[in-house]
Amino acid sequence: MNDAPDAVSFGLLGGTVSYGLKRAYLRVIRDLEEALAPHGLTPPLLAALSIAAANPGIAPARLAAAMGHGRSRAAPLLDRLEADGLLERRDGPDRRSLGLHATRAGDLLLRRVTPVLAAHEARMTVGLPDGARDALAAALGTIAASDT
Amino acid sequence: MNDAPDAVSFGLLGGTVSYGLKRAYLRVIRDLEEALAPHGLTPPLLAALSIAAANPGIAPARLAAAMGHGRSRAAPLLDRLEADGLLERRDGPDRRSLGLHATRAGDLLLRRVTPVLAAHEARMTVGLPDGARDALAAALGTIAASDT
DNA sequence: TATTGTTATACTCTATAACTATA
DNA sequence: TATAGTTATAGAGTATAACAATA
Repeated sequence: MNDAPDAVSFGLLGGTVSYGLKRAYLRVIRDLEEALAPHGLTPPLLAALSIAAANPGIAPARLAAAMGHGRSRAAPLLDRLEADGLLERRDGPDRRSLGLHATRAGDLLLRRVTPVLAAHEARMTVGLPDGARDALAAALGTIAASDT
Repeated sequence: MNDAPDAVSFGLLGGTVSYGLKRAYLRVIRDLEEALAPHGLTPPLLAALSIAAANPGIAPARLAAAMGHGRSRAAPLLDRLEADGLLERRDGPDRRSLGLHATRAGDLLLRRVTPVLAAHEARMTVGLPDGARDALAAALGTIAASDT
């Protein structure tokens, strides 16, 4: 139990949820980027497509809010997904509102990506003791949801 | 138990550690940015200063690696910390190497920021059941540490 | 007047590659 | 040749503000 020649201390930040989150996030986002790249997706594009597919007719502003962003973040993501034929902006309830819908190609891509995502998830949680994965997901959900 | 007019589903991503991490990270980084701004710090600057202070004489490359980055990420952070008088680049063991040292002002700032960070940490974990905070920190550490 | 979607803009974070000095 | 630090450059993510159309 001493294979590092010289362990680095994180000082103030050691053992905090805050900095642990940052380092875990960095690791996860890189792995996911790599896993998705062959499918022409990035993590935010997948998130937008996944939410749109699960909530047919959702408005851009609501999709952005679900992702934790402001309205203006949606446009470039939707532009890209629409250009790739994965999603459509259709008319919404208002003449000023839009309703988003995954296309057939979008649904197929999501199905194709499902095992990729599952493998990624397994890779990220492989070191966790039994039951810790679910507890972790729950704790993360609590933190994210407390976003006033 | 039904106060949201229409809950948004995350589809594929719902319940995953991967996406939970992303949303929790967004919430935490925003809160921390806000909390640190009055002290002239950003989260990465605090991380670099905290690590440098806890590991006197550490080399820039090792500091960057501890933060999960490549060598080139260190320079701009160190430039800024040095310009603010919080950190010094001194000579290292080699003529090509440097040793980083927090200045007195850097140490004082860290001390001043300690309660700010503790309050931030408390804010982020207030919704978690007893014992979940430590389990969360441990799980995050496991994920981050498995970074090959 | 408020809301929806968009555009413009800027700033931070991050990565890759190339350069210099030293080993 | 390899390593340490830096610089240059580019790209992605995010935020704010302002705009046009509609309500």
